[in-house]
Amino acid sequence: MHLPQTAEYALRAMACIALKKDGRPVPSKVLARATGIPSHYLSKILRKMVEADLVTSQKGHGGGFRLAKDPSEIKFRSILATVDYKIEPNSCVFGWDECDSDDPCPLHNTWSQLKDSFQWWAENTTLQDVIDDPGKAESLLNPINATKAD
Amino acid sequence: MHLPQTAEYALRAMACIALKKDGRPVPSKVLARATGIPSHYLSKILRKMVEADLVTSQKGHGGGFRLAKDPSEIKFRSILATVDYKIEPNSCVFGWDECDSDDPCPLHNTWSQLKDSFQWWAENTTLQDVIDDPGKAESLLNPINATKAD
DNA sequence: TTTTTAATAGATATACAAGTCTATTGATAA
DNA sequence: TTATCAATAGACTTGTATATCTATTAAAAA
Repeated sequence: MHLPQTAEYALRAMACIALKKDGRPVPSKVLARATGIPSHYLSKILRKMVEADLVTSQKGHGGGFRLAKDPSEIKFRSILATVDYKIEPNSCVFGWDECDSDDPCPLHNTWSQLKDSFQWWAENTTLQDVIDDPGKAESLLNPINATKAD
Repeated sequence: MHLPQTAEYALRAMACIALKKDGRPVPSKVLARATGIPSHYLSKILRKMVEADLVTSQKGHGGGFRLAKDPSEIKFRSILATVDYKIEPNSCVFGWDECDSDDPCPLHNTWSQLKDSFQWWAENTTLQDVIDDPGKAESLLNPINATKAD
């Protein structure tokens, strides 16, 4: 199971921003170091997040990115959709235009099992879940980087 | 939810071969038409399936491809792995080398939910499931193509 | 005002997946 | 034995995702 690189990056970046405890914005350079995402590439991803109203940005000294709304309102589905990882409920692995339980392709049932669980996950997982179970996140935006950002 | 094109093709092709009722092999051209896969590209995918011992091939007039073993023994995981869509159980969306419940990345738990369900699906779904629930498959290897192949 | 920090914009490059083309080999049927 | 069918092999092209680079704009601090 692996997402396209860009989609994976998007989740990493958003998770990191969500985990920033003080109210201060996270500069993209700090984020790049914490997530291992190439810095310029990350900037482009973040730009999309801004346009999708998932984060806000602030230019200049002390600037950076922060969440645009409550973490519980930012679904993984929205994050993925922003980097064009769309999950069309009616898409068919077989490439059929019309494929549903009335008119199923040979893979319809087997595929639906997976598709449905993905849909559920993307729809019901939010950045709040990341905050509730942050793992070893304390080391992410660590003192070294934090000092430079502060 | 979408697989890489090649992985999707692999599932389509294998499903079609599994659904061939008479014992005769399916020529790749017929398969290409039935699945919408570019014919030469399909050949490459099938070659990999042969090397992975999932299908056998027969050259010449009346030749083609057929399953190398019982459909119940061909897991989706094997099909996907053959076209390099690997599903490493220990892979981490965050890119960490070590990431498990003892030492989790910030996305470990949310991601594991999805990863586990994918793993289960790939491991427990076989071509037998496709045969048991073939959808509107009768139209796939239809008379027009079948005549040419026979 | 000047300097520094940091986002934004867009052109360019690289890598890899996807797709095409031509030729060859092997098997069957006539 | 000849003609035809079909897999195999591999070079080549195309397209797209990923990554890099340079320059510009905006804001804060000194």
